[in-house]
Amino acid sequence: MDDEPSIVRALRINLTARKYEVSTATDGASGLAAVARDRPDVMILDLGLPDMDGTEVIRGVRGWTSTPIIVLSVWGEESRKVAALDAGADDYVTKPFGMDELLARLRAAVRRASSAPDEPVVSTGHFTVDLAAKRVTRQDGDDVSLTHTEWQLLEVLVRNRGRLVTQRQLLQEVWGTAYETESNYLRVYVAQLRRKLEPEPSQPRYLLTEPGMGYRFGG
Amino acid sequence: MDDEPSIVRALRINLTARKYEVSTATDGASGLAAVARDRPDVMILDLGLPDMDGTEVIRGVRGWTSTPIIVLSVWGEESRKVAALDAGADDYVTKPFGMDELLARLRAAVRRASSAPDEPVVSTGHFTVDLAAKRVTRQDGDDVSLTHTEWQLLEVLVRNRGRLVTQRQLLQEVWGTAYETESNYLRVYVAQLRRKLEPEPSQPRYLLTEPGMGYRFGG
DNA sequence: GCTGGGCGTTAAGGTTTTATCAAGATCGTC
DNA sequence: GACGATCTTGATAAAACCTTAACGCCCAGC
Repeated sequence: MDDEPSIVRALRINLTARKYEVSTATDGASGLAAVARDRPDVMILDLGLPDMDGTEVIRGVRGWTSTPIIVLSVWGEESRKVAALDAGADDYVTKPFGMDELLARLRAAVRRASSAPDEPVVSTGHFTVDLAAKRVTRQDGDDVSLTHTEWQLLEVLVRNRGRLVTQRQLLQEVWGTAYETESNYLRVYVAQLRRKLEPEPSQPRYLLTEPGMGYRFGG
Repeated sequence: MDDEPSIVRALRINLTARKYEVSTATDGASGLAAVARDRPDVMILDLGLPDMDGTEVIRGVRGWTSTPIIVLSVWGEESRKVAALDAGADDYVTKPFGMDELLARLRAAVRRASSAPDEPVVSTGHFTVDLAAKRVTRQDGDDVSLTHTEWQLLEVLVRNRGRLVTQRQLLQEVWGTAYETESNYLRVYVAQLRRKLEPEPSQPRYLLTEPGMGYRFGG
């Protein structure tokens, strides 16, 4: 999906030559329709669309599928790239780009998506999180009871184990788009999770803060 | 592409002897046409063209491809070199130059362009940068914790690995357009990164200074 | 040998971000 | 409608960070 005909054409030619099936669109609305209709393995999205903001498109797609999304942006659009990644994009390529680079990222995206049988149980030295059963057990045997909100927050962090998750991303996933800036919620709930899970809540071992960026589940 | 016949001839002879396919031009317009026609792996561009400014040529090429561009300039044309790099050139060589140096930079440019940046993980001998997880691990196993600003700066440099990134570009990406001239910030933050990443911060191996130009992530 | 510019280094001030606590509002259930 | 649990909100203290300025170094040019 791209609003520049020349790029769309070049991509179509290159990808078709490599035996990809390609369908294209030149604005957000028809792009969303095409994704719903064709169920592609990957989506390539230019952030400069004529009719709507790129992040809106991403959210539209993420509402019902985890199809990998690769974003195209021009040099210097750092904040828009970050917004796109926050909204759920998987990777980005800066224009102008070499076809080789795009193809490499495309392959990587497909590979990641097809080999993602996420592990339903995650263990640390002090507790075990069972994502399927929605259950947390401390290593001494006690079950930890979490509220709905606490669980949702923990689940997002655990599913991204080792990865930094931005505040915006967490707020969006747990509280919804409207709460993107309410970082107070995060502090309160991260503190509650720490009190329930960490051996020493004041010196977190698993629920780590990355100041200015977000949180990370490590261990 | 060069307006001095003797240099063009010397380059052609040397490069052809080393099994490169060479096509030449002596002004900007025909140079652009040649790039479009021949799709070279690398472009060598002299900044002193008769018909148009070198940066115009760079922008013309960058509009549709990321083919590496190596700039030739005479000594003392600092500002023009910077402008060329800002416009999207990959590297520069100052005239008069040794053929060995040019060949080395040429090989480096080709290698960079063809090595697909498949994985969002970049490793050096001393540390590993995981761009997706926003995580830096030292080879001895310790995680390095970076602040938001430090991380952004490192990310830009790593994504342009081996390539010279101008001060202006860095400032623009990390601090925004309004800070284009605050090169003080760069010194402070590059120093901090070196202290955290380099085995010997006072003799950088990876975060390299290009005096008057910018910085380069090598290794 | 002096001077000036660019770079590296350091430390302190002020600001922003985070942790913690507690009280009020809301929700679901009985 | 009452109760308990949960969620929201606000206040305050603590920590981390960004910015700024000063100083020393090195190199090039005079």
